Amino acid sequence: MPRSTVPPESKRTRAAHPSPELAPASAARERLAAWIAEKGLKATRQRDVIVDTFFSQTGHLSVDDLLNKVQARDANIGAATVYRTMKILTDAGLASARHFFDGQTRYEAALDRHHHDHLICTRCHAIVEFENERIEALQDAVARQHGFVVTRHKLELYGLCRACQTLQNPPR
Amino acid sequence: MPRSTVPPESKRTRAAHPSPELAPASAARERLAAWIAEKGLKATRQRDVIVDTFFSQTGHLSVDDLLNKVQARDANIGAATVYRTMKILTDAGLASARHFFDGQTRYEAALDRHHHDHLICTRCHAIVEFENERIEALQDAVARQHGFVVTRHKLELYGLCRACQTLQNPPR
DNA sequence: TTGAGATTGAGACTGATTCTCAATTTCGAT
DNA sequence: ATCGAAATTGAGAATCAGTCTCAATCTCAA
Repeated sequence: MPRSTVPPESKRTRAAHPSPELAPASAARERLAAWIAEKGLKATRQRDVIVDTFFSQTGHLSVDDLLNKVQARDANIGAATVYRTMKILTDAGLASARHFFDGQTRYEAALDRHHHDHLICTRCHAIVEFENERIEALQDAVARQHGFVVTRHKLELYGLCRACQTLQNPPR
Repeated sequence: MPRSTVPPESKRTRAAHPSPELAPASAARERLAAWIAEKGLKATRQRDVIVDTFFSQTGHLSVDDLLNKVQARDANIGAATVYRTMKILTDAGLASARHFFDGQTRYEAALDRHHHDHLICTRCHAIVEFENERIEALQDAVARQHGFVVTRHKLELYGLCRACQTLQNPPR
């Protein structure tokens, strides 16, 4: 069952030939340190654990998933701290929040990534990312026609991925 | 402050020259009656009030707004009934649920309406609808490239509407 | 008119997230 | 290294939209 555009092992592969997509977790940690200094925040052990855990994952991670992984490393870290830390990462531009099929916020690493949109399988919940500048251009044109200046957008395509098209179980 | 593509008075205007956009509320009531019969549901006074209230509005109505207007007509109708009724309208294809900037579900009348997407002003929350078949076609093409069969999509453009571009108050 | 079954309103409940607050930790100034 | 103001923490309470439960009520075909 496909779970993400980026297969797990690619994280290791990336070190070999520099990827334009995903900066290494260490870069994220540096950027966070700069942000923390700039904003008068403080570096804490908990934040380190959460940030390391987050950047060692790929794909779109729910807070709950992240919390589980974080607590596997340090059982004393609470949910509130994970929520708070992900908000800081988002403000710092290192993560971005997404809302797909369910009510949960999912985060993806955002450092040095292009804007992209998502294809979501309604059956297995695989999430595939894509970029299409012609769509973007048309969006801008439409907005201009209506006098809008667009600052962000959300484009999500829901359907069945290749694997799920042949299966008959009802989509969730 | 613009609130919707469809200005309030247009509802009356539509009767003169038949609009392809919005069927009259009476047609919706008939369709609902058919749906209720088909599904073995029952017609109730509460549902009539809610459906009449809903279809006498235009634009994108939150459950809370709708509840207020419903209770102005009958203070005894509870929130749960409004939630339940809007779900029925949605199942019957007479309303469709949308999720924009905040966590609230908003409903719009769906009877005989084309699919369309939305431009949303982040400052005044005006919602403008648009259709663009070239964007739709490109979406399908992208999905096909990734082996997906798309069943629905969500495209929302967020930014500042013409009126709000000249104002300096911070966007909400 | 009757009764099975649908519907209702109120309030309890849920799940995600935020808030509160006392205890703890950080870090620049000493 | 120590101090202390200010930030952070975890736990649990609070919030918020929405759903569920259940006893009382209503609908409608027979």
